[in-house]
Amino acid sequence: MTSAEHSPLTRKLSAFVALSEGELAVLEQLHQRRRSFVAGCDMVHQGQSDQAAFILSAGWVCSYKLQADGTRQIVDFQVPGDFLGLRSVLLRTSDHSFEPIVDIEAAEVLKSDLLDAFAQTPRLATAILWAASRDEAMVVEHLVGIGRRDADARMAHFLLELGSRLALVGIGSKEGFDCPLTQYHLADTLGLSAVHVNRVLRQLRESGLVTFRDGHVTFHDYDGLLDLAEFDPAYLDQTGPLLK
Amino acid sequence: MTSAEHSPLTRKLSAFVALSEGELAVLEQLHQRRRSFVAGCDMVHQGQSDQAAFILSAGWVCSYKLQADGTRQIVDFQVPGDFLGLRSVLLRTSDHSFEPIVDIEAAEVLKSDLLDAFAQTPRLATAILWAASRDEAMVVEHLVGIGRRDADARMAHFLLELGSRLALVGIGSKEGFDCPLTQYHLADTLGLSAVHVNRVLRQLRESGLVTFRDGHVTFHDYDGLLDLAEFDPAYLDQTGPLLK
DNA sequence: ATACTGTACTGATTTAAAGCAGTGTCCCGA
DNA sequence: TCGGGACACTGCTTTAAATCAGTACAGTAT
Repeated sequence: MTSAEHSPLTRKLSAFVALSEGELAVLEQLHQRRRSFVAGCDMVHQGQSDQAAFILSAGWVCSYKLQADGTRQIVDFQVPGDFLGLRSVLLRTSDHSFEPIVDIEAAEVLKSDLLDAFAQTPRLATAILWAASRDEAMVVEHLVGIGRRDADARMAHFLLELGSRLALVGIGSKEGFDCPLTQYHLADTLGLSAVHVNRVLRQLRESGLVTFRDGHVTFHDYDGLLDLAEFDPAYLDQTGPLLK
Repeated sequence: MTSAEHSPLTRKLSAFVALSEGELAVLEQLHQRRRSFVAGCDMVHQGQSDQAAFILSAGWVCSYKLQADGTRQIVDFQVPGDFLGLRSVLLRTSDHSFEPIVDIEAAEVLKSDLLDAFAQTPRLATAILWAASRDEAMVVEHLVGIGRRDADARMAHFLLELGSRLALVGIGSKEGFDCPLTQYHLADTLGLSAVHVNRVLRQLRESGLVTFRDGHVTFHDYDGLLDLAEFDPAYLDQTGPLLK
């Protein structure tokens, strides 16, 4: 079985721990309950409780919070290989909503499946918790970005981060990646207005750094972009000490 | 033993689960290794690894990230009863720094102590993970605030949240609370300049909502503030479904 | 007594981003 | 083939917050 035949999650985890045959088998087991969801229709709604978790195998999802005044803040994106709603299964009611950005394929993971898998293979549990911890680090980084970076740097950082995440599951590279997001998604993510997003994108394009167009992101000057965003390419793919 | 004699952490957890004598004993065990730290001197530094966790018993700590350009973003505060560095003990190197705001008292918790305690009393483990999950929800809320609220609402929300957290451990109320933070701390937290923080505080004071002065926060019009901040007092103290 | 440092505070000016009011262009469905 | 509707894009105006350049006032060290 080559790496390309594995699920994106397997591929991602394998980048950090060498998983045994047994562990791989348990991981494949978790992908039993296949589900599809259509774009734009919330999978989980703010305040809902007792939700299952999902492993996303194809498509993109965003998790967001809605405010009383109607504005929304996108907190995070899930791309293939990411867990979705892991926290709400382990601990409490969901405190945000999940919306598929395109039609998606996911595997439903029940609480019991997950706990069984964890009990059988502690190393797998560690790897999954490691991935969850990485996701949290991204939320924190996102917070720092919104609080302390200007619009250009925020956009650059976001596109670079997305590129790194996608590269990890084999659907992106330093050249660019396919991206189904609209400029409105970017606005809700970065805390900008859609109009300003458009201007920022134009500016990045005109300075020859990156192009966001027709559902595709193209990096023209990767190093220049790293520089503008003060993006540390290491922060996403460092191996946790417990996995060594 | 009355509630007042317990540690702030015990007090906080007791607000959500009724803990048995045995569980309380295990919890007190965790407070063995007492440590003190002086204000202003980092306890844990960005990038450091294999850190112990701490339970804060007196004083305030902030966790922050430093940027290359010297600006910093405070991600979260820890007040008495809060865990500090829980993630870094369970999973990986610390991705941010911890600075005591005043001289503090804390109990050091080694990884092994924590795992033993978890193994002995699963309900306690759940309660602690519940608290951790609540902290994460606050980081997300913080993200939403910075992205989508204006300076006044951000400040109001922050002060209300802090008030709720402190009320939970008995050192704050709807009247107000003692607060050792400077206006620079507020600036670094809310993603504003110190100058603007000052103006926002003046504005809130002049509209008769809240006063921040001489190390004390006084709520003059709690409901008015709730309204301005669109603060939902429920979001911090809802009991997780697993604890029912 | 004097200077120094940290914190709080202020007015004037500039700048980044929002808001407003549109246009252009696909694509899809009647 | 003729609308709609989504999305991308633009110029102009306004506003929120940053920045600059200070003052005021404690507490403490010299």
